[in-house]
Amino acid sequence: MARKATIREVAERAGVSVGTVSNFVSDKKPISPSTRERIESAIRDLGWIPNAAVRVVKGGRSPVIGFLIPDSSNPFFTEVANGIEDVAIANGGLVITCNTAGEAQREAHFAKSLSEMRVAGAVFTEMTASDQHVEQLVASGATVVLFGLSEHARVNTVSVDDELGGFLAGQHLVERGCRNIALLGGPGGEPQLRRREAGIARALTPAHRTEFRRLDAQDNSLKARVAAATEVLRRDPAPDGIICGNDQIALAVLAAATAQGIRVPQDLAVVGYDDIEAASLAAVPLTTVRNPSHEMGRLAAKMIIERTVGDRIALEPELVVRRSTSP
Amino acid sequence: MARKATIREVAERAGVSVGTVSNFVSDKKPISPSTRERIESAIRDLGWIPNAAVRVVKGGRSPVIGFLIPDSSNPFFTEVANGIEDVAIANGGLVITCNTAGEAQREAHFAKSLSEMRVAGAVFTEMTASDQHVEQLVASGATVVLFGLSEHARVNTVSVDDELGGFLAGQHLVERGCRNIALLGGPGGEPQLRRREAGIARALTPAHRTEFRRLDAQDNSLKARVAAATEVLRRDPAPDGIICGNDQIALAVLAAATAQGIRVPQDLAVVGYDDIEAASLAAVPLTTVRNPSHEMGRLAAKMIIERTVGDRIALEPELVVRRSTSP
DNA sequence: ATGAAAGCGCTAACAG
DNA sequence: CTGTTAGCGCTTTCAT
Repeated sequence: MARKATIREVAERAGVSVGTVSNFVSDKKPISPSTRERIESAIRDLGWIPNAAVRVVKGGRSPVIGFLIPDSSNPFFTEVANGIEDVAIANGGLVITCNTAGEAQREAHFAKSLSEMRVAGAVFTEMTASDQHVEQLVASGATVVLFGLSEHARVNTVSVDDELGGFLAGQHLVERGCRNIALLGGPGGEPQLRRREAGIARALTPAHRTEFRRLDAQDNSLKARVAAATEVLRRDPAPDGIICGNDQIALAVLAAATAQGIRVPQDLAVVGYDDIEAASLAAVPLTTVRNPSHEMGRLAAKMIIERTVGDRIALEPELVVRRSTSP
Repeated sequence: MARKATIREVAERAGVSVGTVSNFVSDKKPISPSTRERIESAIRDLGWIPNAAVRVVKGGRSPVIGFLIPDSSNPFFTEVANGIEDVAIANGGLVITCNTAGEAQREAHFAKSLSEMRVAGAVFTEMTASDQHVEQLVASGATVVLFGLSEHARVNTVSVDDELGGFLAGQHLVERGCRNIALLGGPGGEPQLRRREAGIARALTPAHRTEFRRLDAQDNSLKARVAAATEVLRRDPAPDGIICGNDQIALAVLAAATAQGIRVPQDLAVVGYDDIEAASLAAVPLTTVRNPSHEMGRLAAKMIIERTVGDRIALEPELVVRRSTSP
């Protein structure tokens, strides 16, 4: 493969002008059958692959959607990414999933690269959306969607009612008779955790004399989660119900409880969050608050394809009861 | 934000030529301090974001690595992607992870889009590497890496010895006294499964009079895996050892065994493959054959950054023994 | 150290 | 239906 073929070489070989070849590939103007054939074989002979960057230089957008997430090991984000990808592909596009891993430096790199690429759009999670970076993408001309809430007039949002999610989980545990409930969170996502905390608080009627406390894992590693779970289980008085920031944390609680000889659900009720596939496969299948992951991705991608501006979509979570809370 | 600023506007506002601004951003030629300051503030005032597509139109490559995988729900690929991303980011790049989901049409879309984008490189897995698409990326000028084996002179390969992996798993089960071993695979990845099968066969010395049979799940869903696991467990004679194509299949076997009242490891030994994080967290922690996921990703990305051609790297898997095979 | 100008590959507007 | 041509925004010589 010497040098790469260009549209001009294709045109010469087919004996037509570059404009005609361009019309052929874009399929916008009618082409006579004989011309069509000659162009087709010229392209085949030369192995011409159009250069998509030209469209972008000429003011178009790259058919790419950037998706910034805080933790690539969480399957919930993979499910959301699948939703984005399905819509992107249906519209000829691609998705760049960017794992910030909670590092500001990485987030900055992604924001810079995506904006310079002139991506069609970018999807941020609350944990990965610093004002500066969101603004940078907006300024580059990208359609921006935020999972969560925002005041920014040009940013679209897709949110799931976290207060309600917390309430559903809390109510469920109170009904099960739990009197000492803990919330086990993780790094980042503070606004989200606070909304859930408020929902839990609303469920804990004083009439039940229910205790409530919160603890956070240090980072998103399995080790940190197990450590935090172990700590919360050793509290005095011991919690009889734990609501987790996500299902992976809940899985770590299950492991820590087993290690300490605490039985789930007899001694301890555990509620996860998100409803990833592993939740139903766990040693003790997990009760969890389901977020509509795939749908969230689809909706965000749709907004980008349609170049929506400043729209707000609100969704509702759903409590899925499994064995981890049902004696 | 009216129209987006261009380098020309920046140059005018700074009172210099576009060439000087270009030299400033590329940092290749010396710029006098006063000029530098004026350019800096002009860029800030105008909010100029360079258009990365220009570099690509002028013959450069897009600083992007495409990664084609067959199943985004498998954390093994996420770990590999993390390895690719770490190296890509360190070199100013990004990764586009493309989930073919086993569909040829999606693979074709990704190959077309990535080649037209003029990505710096593409990483294929054996399951997602049709000759035609690999060739398309090579023809576009991308550096291609294949996880597996290839004859293609321009393609680099990173392989992990599957025959050895199969042998290690088989040997372990034979030593544990298993006499009726099953291999539970999945769709795609046939060459890989066959190499492992050969390794297992080598471990099954006739002296032990060991039976061996294979079955595949229909697709990558949890449901299909549990169905296949259930079927293999109902065979007569019942298997006393199962080696799985990946850890997620092994997790499904654990679930199916529990449902049928089969105890692991007392009645049945289970070996997974890859060593994803969930393997150690499982109800019964999984013995598994570890593949160096992160390292594989790193090496592939390194080849792309260095524009390596036709290199072959071979790695070795490692048996990790946990409770699913240790009574 | 800075400027001027020729393209990169293709699209789109206009002519014919 | 097809040809001609002026750019898109920036990089890159080649001068100065």
